[in-house]
Amino acid sequence: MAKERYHHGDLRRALLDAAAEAIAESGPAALSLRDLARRAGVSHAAPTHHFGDKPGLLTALATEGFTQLAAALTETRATTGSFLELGVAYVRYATTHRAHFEVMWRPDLYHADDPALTAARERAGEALYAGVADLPDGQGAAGADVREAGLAAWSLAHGFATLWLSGSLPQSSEEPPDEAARAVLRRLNHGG
Amino acid sequence: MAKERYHHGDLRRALLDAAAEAIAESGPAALSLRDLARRAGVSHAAPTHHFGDKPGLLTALATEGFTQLAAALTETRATTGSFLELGVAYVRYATTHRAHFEVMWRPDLYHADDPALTAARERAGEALYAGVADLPDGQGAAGADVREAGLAAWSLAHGFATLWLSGSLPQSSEEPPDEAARAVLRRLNHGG
DNA sequence: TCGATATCTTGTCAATGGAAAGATATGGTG
DNA sequence: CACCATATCTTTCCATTGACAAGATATCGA
Repeated sequence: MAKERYHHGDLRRALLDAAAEAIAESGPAALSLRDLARRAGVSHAAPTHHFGDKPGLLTALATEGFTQLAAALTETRATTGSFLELGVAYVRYATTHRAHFEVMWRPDLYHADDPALTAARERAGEALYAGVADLPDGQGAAGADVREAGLAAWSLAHGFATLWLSGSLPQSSEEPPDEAARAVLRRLNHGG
Repeated sequence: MAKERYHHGDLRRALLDAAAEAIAESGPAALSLRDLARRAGVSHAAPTHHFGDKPGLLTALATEGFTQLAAALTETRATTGSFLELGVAYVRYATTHRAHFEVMWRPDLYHADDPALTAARERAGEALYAGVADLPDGQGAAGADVREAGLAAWSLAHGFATLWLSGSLPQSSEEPPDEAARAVLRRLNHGG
């Protein structure tokens, strides 16, 4: 745990944290393994042992992100039971964990076929569609329609989140993003 | 125009085309200026003269993208007059020009303060919101509500497009993306 | 014709990702 | 406790890249 030791203690965690910080600052494109190693106070080759290569590190980060997102959605569904709040929670996760979120949807940056990653991604997808299926009939959520309703809600929340993260929304600085997202999400049919 | 000449003829265009091709293949992160130079048959330093640096090239590509998107939206609004089709056109542009579209929303990759770029981006934004303002009153498009309605439509189209591009939609291969987008966009209030 | 300029090349450098080989610490087994 | 297999980390090295500087060649205007 202490510094200046040959063994770092938890270098893997330190590198993931440093990566999230660096990506939040300058985006995934500017990420440098050697810079992460410097931040953690280890040699430039140390990250290789834990993640294999750069895509390997981003695979771990994306996996962590999908896991966290699944947990946030499941938690929201359990506490609020609201379809609308599920979308709000999606946007809230994206904006409060922007590094994880940005990497998650860039499969060209990581090993998209990694088993742990695909499993986490599926759990997140299930958490999302479980909330859609909660909708009572008559709100368009019956049978095969669930897929389309879920896709619409997912697209809306995802689009708002990515536009906000890219700085494309003029009102970005004025209002908390999840508040603004709530107003937008309300415009979806069978929301509530 | 012919090959093997000292002057390429239109190297700037050739580099932009090669960049779009390379990005469509492997994503913006894997883009290499030297690879573009090789594809165009020029020396590794030739691109510098036309674009200054790597962000400069991506600035030009993003500017081209915003200009093309503005044209596509304006054209759609003029011919169809449909709010729904405006969203469909947005998705169609994104999926048929994925390299341009992907770069456009990654301001960390280019010079976001470039005058030509900001002008093109504003034109695209105006084309988008002009279509929203076409909506007759009683469909929620009156006054200040236009902003929110436009934001919802934009988010929905943008989210669908980015999810499709990232390969996150299982039905990606089955159906043309703009067709699938139409069904999703219909779920927005005051659409049509 | 001739100089100014645009375009492109060659040469060079620091930084990066990755591989190879070695050093050091940790943990299990007797 | 002794000992070794293994995990963790370091050092060294190489090819590639983006960027810069200086020079070569082509185009254009006076």
